[in-house]
Amino acid sequence: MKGREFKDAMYEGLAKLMRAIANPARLEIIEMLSQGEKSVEGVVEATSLTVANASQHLQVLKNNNIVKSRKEGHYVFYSLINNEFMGLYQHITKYAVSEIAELEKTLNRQRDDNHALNSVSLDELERMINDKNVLLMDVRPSVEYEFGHITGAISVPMSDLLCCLKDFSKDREIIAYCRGPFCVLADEAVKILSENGYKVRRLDEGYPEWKMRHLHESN
Amino acid sequence: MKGREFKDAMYEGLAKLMRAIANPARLEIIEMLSQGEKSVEGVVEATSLTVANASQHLQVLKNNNIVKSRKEGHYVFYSLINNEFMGLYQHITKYAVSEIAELEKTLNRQRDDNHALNSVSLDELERMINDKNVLLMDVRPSVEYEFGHITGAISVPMSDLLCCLKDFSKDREIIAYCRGPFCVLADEAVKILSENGYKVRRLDEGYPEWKMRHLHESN
DNA sequence: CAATTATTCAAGTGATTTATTGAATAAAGG
DNA sequence: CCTTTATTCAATAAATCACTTGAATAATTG
Repeated sequence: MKGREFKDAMYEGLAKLMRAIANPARLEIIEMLSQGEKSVEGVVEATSLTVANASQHLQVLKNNNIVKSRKEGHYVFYSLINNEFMGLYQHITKYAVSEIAELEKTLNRQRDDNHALNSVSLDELERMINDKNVLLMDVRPSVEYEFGHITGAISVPMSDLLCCLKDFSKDREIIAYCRGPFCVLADEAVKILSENGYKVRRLDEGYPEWKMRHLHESN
Repeated sequence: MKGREFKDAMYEGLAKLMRAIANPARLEIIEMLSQGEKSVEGVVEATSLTVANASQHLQVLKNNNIVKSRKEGHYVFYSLINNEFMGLYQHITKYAVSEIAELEKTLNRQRDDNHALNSVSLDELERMINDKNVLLMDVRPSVEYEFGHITGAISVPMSDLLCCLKDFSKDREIIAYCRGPFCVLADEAVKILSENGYKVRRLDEGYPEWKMRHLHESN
């Protein structure tokens, strides 16, 4: 193989992988699957995609070795192929949020609207983890909590939040977290809780970021 | 801004960045610019692009905050906007080479053809760096060497290699490096040198990877 | 075994991306 | 000031991508 042919093959292969990621619907699917496996139906519920369209996107991801699938009864469950990819995806989002001014601005406006601008970083969380005056709250759907959650967190899905309000003390600071920086669940939780007089902040990132960091630390 | 709108804005912004990278010509340009700034003409010489086409690709990269430009006389010099992006690009290439089977295969076949399969990693290089029996050889064009090179390397551009052969000792092991894992210069150097009876291996990666690692270590 | 359900397939259309071509700028030199 | 040179702009055609629609599979249930 000549030098030019080799280069063309390598850059085309790399571009193919990038093309698989270069689509908003697929990025959202990737984020969904970072929380754990989901059926096509599960993906559809959480997005604004039609079934056929979601299936097509999932197949693109599968053909590019980003997700894998497993069949069970009627359902086909999709999940991210490995943690290496999750690390890459998180690097991409982190870069985008900190270096692309427009994205940073959109993110901050969203958090501002929900009184969630004063967020907590993972570093800070690690330092607070043994503080008994802090309550760590996972506001994702309970299936996702059950699939994996930050050590010490309690599960309070958004659907239960309003009716459970009285269970929490107003003296204890609440840290809410969800799927990651692009997920709005924690923002909504912060809005509701702070409007009801609770001391609350959101975690900058989400469960997948915590998980990746934990993987690295235990090596 | 509603939750759905916010998500759409974030994922669309992320996808836009990914689209800018999801093209073989632009990936090659990014790799070129990792070696230092280049004019449009400079980019054209190193690729198979026409001038107008290269200019268009450079503008896509510029509009996505990946490269910046500076004007000097007739020329417009382009360079990567910061080291953050270089880190991301290297994460992408590293992931692709180790997780995408087809790319790994193409890379290994290329190295096999050039007797360069037995390559040296950056880790190994660090350990050998003080060994007087090892000669570290930068085979990129001399402009790129002058812009920055691995400490202790000598510059032997491919154009000079054949006529300089007699200057090197056959007892001393040679480590050749170039722009990175996708660059064929070091492979070609290994082929020539080993056919002439030298002990030679190539570095797995290239100058940009060494530079990124060095940045991190000095922090 | 027929009906139901989750998913995939296939075809078609509109939108986006890419490379090419030739003309237009803009800076430098004679 | 005219010519040369490097780069950019604008218009086009070909290729690819994304979403929709409706039908086809394949596993499960009554």
